[in-house]
Amino acid sequence: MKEEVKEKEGALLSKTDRLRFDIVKRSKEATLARAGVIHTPHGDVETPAFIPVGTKATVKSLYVDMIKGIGSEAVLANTYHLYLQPGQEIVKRHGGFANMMNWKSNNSLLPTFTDSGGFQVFSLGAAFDTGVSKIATSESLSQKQKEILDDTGKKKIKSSNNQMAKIDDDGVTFKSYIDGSSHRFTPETSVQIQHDLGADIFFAFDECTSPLASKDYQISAMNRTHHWAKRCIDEHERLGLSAATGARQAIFAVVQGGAYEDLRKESATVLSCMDFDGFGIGGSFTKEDMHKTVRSVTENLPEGKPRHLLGIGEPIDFFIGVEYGIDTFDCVSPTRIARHGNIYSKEGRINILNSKYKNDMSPICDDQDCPAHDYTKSYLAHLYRSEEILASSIASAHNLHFIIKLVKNIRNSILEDKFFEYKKEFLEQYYISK
RNA sequence: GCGUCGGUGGUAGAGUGGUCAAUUACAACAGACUGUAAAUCUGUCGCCCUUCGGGCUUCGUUGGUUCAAAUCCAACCCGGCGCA
Repeated sequence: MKEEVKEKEGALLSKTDRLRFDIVKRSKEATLARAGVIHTPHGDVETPAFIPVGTKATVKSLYVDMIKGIGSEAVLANTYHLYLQPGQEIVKRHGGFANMMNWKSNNSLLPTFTDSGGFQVFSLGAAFDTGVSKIATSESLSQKQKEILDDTGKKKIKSSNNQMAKIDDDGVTFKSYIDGSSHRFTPETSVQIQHDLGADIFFAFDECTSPLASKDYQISAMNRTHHWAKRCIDEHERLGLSAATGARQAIFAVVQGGAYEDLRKESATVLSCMDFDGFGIGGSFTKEDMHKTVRSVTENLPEGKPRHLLGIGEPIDFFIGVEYGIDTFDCVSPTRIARHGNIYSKEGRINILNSKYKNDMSPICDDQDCPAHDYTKSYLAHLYRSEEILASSIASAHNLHFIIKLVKNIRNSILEDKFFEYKKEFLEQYYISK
């Protein structure tokens, strides 16, 4: 079955071929939406696709057999975390992190991504101790903005004393979240590490900014990200093939610019002129800003290269993203909320720890293909209450399966020209029926 | 039977005259979580009133001392231990 698909869509890439992206179908309904295939040295990713996050070369709490059950081809790991532990040398000796974590199907390695550590510039830096995250509500943001005004009503440059990342034009100095020791990333070191990690696709080192930052700051951070992008490309070229896998890796830029459409457009345009294989869209913004931000980026990116929306999302986000031309997504949400007792359902997200599920004998998931199909909600509630590890495993597998399948369904809806029909059907049930 | 120690909110367990509706932990009940410092964090947790706040009833039972008692005294009930 898989072989047929590959034959239909073109021969496998050789290890040293450049990443190829084929658009299989453009939506007749949403002008920017498309279905495609990313061909990597380790297999294909049919897009739109959701890429599970395995930050430390493990998809948290999933046990080995479940990896097959969730229906994903690719996985995304993190440079900063694997650099700190176990260190890129050890990953390299495993032949890359895919091999290390045994991310395989039918004994052959599957496609992999690595993030550059750029998000940690934000999460350990500007966002540290502020309560600001990847997605903020506009109310919480205006509240935060008030908090950082000084007595004269002027905006203070927010900088927490115990921030764990400090930025300068050349790079970022991090404190290890493990032992507090100091480490430095530059665009060059990020690329070097990512070559040792050996992902098929990796991201340029960028600065993810806080939505609380002023426009002036967003401009300077964006320009810094652009300079770093060029340095990443140069270092990638200098290094050649991956030291871990011997394969040619693809490098994706990361578009920044905060919530400003003009900056986003500029960032997309500038980065499009560099020789990247694809593009990520980064940043932290409100849900309302996401539509226009994504759109102002994708409209200014080359059509024939894949676009990845970093760190997104929730069910509604996939419809927005795909409608505006996103091909791949990654997000920690399915696994994180799973560990915290929440599971996705067609009728919305549910908290399995709510007392009503103690006696709920219905299956966690009515989809026969889902690894959670054969367990009752009552059982899962019991596993959580008794703090059994299996609780997280079942819930994570379910959430990933749910999200991966949702994005696959969106792909199919494009192929069948039923994107808006599916969007309406899904979202009405998900948000209204609750 | 005698002696001794003890009985506190769902549980364990602080508190030994006023700042106590009672520390804390657990349980319980909710909420949050979006390129993972996250198997984490937050809130509620005697009853009633719409909130600030106010009212009411609680620390084995009953009675007492005191302006004031979970806290002191007495009797009783119950439990652990020791001796008969």
